[in-house]
Amino acid sequence: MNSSDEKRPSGCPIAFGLDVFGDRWTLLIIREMMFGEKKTYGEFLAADEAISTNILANRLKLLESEGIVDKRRDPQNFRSFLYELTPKGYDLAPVMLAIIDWSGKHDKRPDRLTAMVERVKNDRDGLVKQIQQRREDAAKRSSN
Amino acid sequence: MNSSDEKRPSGCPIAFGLDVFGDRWTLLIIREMMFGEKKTYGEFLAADEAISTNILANRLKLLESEGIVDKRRDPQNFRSFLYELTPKGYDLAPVMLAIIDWSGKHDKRPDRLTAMVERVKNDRDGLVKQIQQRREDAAKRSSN
DNA sequence: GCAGTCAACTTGCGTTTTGCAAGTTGACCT
DNA sequence: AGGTCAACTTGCAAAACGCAAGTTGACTGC
Repeated sequence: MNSSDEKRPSGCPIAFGLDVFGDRWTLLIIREMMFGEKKTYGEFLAADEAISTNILANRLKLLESEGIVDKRRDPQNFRSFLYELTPKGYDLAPVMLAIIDWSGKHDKRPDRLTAMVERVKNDRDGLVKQIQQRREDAAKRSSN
Repeated sequence: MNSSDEKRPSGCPIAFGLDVFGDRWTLLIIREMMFGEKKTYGEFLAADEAISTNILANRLKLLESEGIVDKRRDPQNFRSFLYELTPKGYDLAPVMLAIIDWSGKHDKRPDRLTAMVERVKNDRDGLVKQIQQRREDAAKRSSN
């Protein structure tokens, strides 16, 4: 799938976004890359929520075809691949932060002050700057 | 489903949010209420993207059980119901705006400057204030 | 240079979710 | 009382998902 194979040709920007990342897993994979600094297929598989391997492969392929994720060989370990966000992928940071804010406010289960919520509360600017920096690094990478 | 029937007990705020609205339709229904001022089942059905009736009924039920949507009889037309966002629902506005921003930036198809993208670009503050006002109205409604 | 391991997938298959169409229920209207 | 309208509900075929097992290509050690 890419943007020209539209599932919903409505022209609405919400629908456009949902066509790309409106499912249960895509944003969790992006989370691993954006906040968790995870980069390999195996690391994504090992993440907390236990995505199944065929779904992971499918989503990574879609994200790559959308230009949200970049895949390359790991120079240090040539049998492994590195998946990294492109600038377009890092541009999803505000969406991620908004979701974290909403969940931090409305998750009423006990003991749910997670590290991520805390970090956004205590040092949002630092986090945003860090992501901004990585976005620039990604931009340089792709211009080489 | 509600928050205590967790699909993914990871404690991650992204996963928490996705458990609530991480599918193809939920945020589109919320969009109708937040920006389109649509309130009835029939109006949601008639929206651009043509959600099917069983999915719509299911999602409205879930949103109600999550406390994101409030359902009541239409005082003017007693055979109809009004679905309206609760304050918790209006708190999703930053998520919606972030998605609109991202799509406005990255939807490369021609002729895709939609009304919503334009409005957010040209009068974001006015839009935010309007939603804030409606959120307060909703808060008053529920305290009665 | 062959045997084993590791990382990244792919395939098969049963279960769940979705999507379309048609049917039901409860107001309201005449 | 007969018809319409709004809001669902039900049935069933198609698609997506989730688990487990198998395959492929790169490195590693003997």
